[in-house]
Amino acid sequence: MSYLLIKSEPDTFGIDDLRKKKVELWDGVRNFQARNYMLASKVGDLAFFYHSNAKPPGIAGLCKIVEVGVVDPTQFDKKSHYYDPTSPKDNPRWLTIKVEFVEKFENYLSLDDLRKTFSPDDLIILRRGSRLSVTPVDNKVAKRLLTLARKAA
DNA sequence: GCCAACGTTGGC
DNA sequence: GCCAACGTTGGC
Repeated sequence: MSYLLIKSEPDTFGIDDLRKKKVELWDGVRNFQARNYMLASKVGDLAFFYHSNAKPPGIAGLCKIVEVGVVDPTQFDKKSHYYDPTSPKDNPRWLTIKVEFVEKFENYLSLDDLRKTFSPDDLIILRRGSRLSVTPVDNKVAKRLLTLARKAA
């Protein structure tokens, strides 16, 4: 069992949207490193759902990876913002995951909170200039995050 | 294979 | 809306 952290803008798709839809194809990731982290995950792994460009930004909940290596259909959709004309149809470049809602955290873990508790070594998103939309989270760090998120306020 | 220009991300 | 940081592109 391992953990990821995936970012999304709540204005576009937030934890409440995921709760409503239950399962979502994580499309639109157009960064090789982020893609590789997704492909390295396994069905049953968990992912922290991070709200970027939010007020304040932070971790809002948890979801579970229910499928790995799904072809992202938006790469072939000319009308999509994520259309990639250079991706070969017979060997799609952008493979992604499907995630399922698990929980919305009792305590929203704001970026400020995260900085107080964790170091940039613990969490990639705390590193200077880090923009990766999918990052791995160390198991021990993940456990601490879950404790913080579920502890009564 | 270098690197300048450009586009994007995302916190503030 | 600004801008630092970073990835990608394309000329050479």
